Amino acid sequence: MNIIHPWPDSPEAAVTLQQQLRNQIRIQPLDRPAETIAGCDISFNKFEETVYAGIVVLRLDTLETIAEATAITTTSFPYVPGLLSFREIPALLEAWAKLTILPDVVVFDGHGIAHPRRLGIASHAGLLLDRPTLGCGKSVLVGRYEEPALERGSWSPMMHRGEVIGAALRTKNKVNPVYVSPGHLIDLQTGIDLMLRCDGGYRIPETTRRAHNLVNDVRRANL
DNA sequence: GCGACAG
DNA sequence: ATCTTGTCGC
Repeated sequence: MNIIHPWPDSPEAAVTLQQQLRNQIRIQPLDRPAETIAGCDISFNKFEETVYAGIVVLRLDTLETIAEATAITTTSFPYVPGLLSFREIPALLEAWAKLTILPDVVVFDGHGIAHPRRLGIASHAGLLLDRPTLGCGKSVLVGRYEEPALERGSWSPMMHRGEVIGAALRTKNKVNPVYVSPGHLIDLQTGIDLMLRCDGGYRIPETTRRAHNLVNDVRRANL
C-alpha cells in the first residue's frame, strides 16, 4: 500500500499528519533477505534555501557502490525537532526518482519509530516509498537506554513510554554508539544486523558515510 | 514551570 | 546541518 498525501505547510499541520500516518507503519521481518542497501543524506548552507540530496546504493556482500543519484532543490520548511522529514524528504524523493536500481533497504540519517509520535524520517519515507526503511541517527531524539558494552556489536534497547523503539548500537570499539530504529517494513534485529554489516571501520555505517560525502561533493561543486 | 530537542 | 586547527587520548 503506497501512501500518498498532500504536503503540510505548517508545523501544526505536519504534526496532525504524523498522528494519522503512524497507524500505517508496519514493523516486521523483511519479506526476503536484503542484497542491496541504500544510504541517503542532504547537505545545505546554514541560512540558504538550496538543498543537495543524494542516495548511494551498495551491495551488502562487498559494500561496493553500484548506483548513485542526486538532486538539487529548495526547501522552505524549517528544521523543527520531530518534523525533520518534512524538510528533507521532498529533496530525497527527487533523487530517488533518478535511481536506476531499486535497493532492498533504505537507511536514513535520523530515526524511524524512535520518535515522539513514532514517525521519524525513516518511517515517513518508508510509507511514501513503500519500501523497507531504517533509521540510523548520531544522537537521540527521544528515549532512554543503558550504555551498551564497549565492544563493537553490543547494543542496548532504547525505551520510550514503555516501548522498545530502537537500539543504541556500538559500531566500533570504545566509540559512542549510533541509534538504530526500524522505519517501516523491517524489524529492529534485522536493522541492527544490517548496520553491522555496513562496517567500513568507522562509527558511521558506510551507507550514511557515502551519501554524506556525495552530497557534500555536489554542494561544493555548485559554489 | 523547566529542560530536552534527529539534521 | 555548517563554519574550521589544533589537540587530547588510545
